[in-house]
Amino acid sequence: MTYDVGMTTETRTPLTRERVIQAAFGFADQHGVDELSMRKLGAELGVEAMSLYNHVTDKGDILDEMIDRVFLSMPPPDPRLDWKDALRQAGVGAMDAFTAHPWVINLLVSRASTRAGALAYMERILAILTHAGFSDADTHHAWQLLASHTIGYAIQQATNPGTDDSDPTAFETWLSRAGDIHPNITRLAPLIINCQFGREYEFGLEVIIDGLAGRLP
Amino acid sequence: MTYDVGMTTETRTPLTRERVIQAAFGFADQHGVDELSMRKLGAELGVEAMSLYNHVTDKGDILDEMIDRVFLSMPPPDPRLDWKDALRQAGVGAMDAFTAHPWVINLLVSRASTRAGALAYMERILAILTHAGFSDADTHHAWQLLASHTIGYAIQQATNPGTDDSDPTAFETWLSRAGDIHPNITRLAPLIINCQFGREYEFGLEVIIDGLAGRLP
DNA sequence: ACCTGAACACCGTTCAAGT
DNA sequence: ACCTGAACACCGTTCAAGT
Repeated sequence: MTYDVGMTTETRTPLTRERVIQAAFGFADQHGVDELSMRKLGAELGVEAMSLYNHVTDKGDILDEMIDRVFLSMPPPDPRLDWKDALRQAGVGAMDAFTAHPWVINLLVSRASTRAGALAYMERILAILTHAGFSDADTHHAWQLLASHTIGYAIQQATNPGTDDSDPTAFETWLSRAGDIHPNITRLAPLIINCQFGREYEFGLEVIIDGLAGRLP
Repeated sequence: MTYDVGMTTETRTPLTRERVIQAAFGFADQHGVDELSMRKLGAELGVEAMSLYNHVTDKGDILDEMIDRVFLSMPPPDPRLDWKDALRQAGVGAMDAFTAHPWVINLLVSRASTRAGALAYMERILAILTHAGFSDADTHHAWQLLASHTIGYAIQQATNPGTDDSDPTAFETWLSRAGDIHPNITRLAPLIINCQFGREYEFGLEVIIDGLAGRLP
């Protein structure tokens, strides 16, 4: 413990766009996006809500920037990999980012992202497919299929009745409702609840990659 | 035109749960869920917002009921079909319902549905797969895969830059941002914009069904 | 240039009061 | 039993005022 470490001028660290976005990102990681408000975000930064508007045009601006940073956090696949492994790496990287920041799913549904990160991710996948030899039409089909699969799993994971730790009885009430009339749900309930979405995602990815390979000239 | 047709007592039709839910459903179809508020819904029904609470426990109660009615609107597949055609029919039926009521996607992301309709849909798919001869584990894998695919496409469709008719310049601004750095996006832009999601969904469904067929004992 | 207080037009929900 | 008005604790955002 030295004298100056804790006593720097951090109480008047100037407010910047960067600090606003990072605070919002951290807040969402901790409490979810639904809880994020301009007033709370201001409080987090020791400032009134209205000050934020000096560094950010909108709440929407903040949200769009948050989405983009999740995409930017996805590592680009190793260029030496063949197309199948490149798709696996890119896909798993995307799922990992969605799992680490589940609130981004909420945002993606209501606001299409056209910022740098989302576009770079899309370009990356299109390049892999085109380079593998797919036609333009099949490259587009494959992109849509891979994107749907990835975002679909992220949603399934986020809404699984076993995932909600805030309500540990959620599963029981779910099963009691379901089981009375639905024998297949009852029988498969253990699998549904203990679903390892990471593995499920990879299972589906293999099915898709196999199906795509069959369309290669 | 008869005397009484327009002059019935509809101005004091009693408020019921059914009328509240139906008004909410219609409002969302017209303006989207984000616009739906208890106050506006009350106004729609010629009543104060607080009256709604006599027939409905919550806004969440209304939203959950709305989700469920979308699931209930999906026709059960013809039991005489083989498992592949049954999955096709169930899948397309789900996509059609999501396309007709795009707001339901927003709701599904934030609230898992455990009401009758959603459970019945799930049971239906599990029954098809089990009856086809899949193991319990593969039945579960296949359900997750099909559900992810369907909901993923619904989101892709809802957020496609060409889909937003409220802003016809959305596509141009999207392309101008994207095209500067991303050659593959630029080249494929026409395909992306004019994407026929119905056909894309079916393309992916075939890939998945083929992949699943290979795992049948 | 940046921050603030007060204000505007909204939310969902509670509760005592009316009929 | 059902509906209402006023109120509470919130929103995002604008704008004139402060420094």
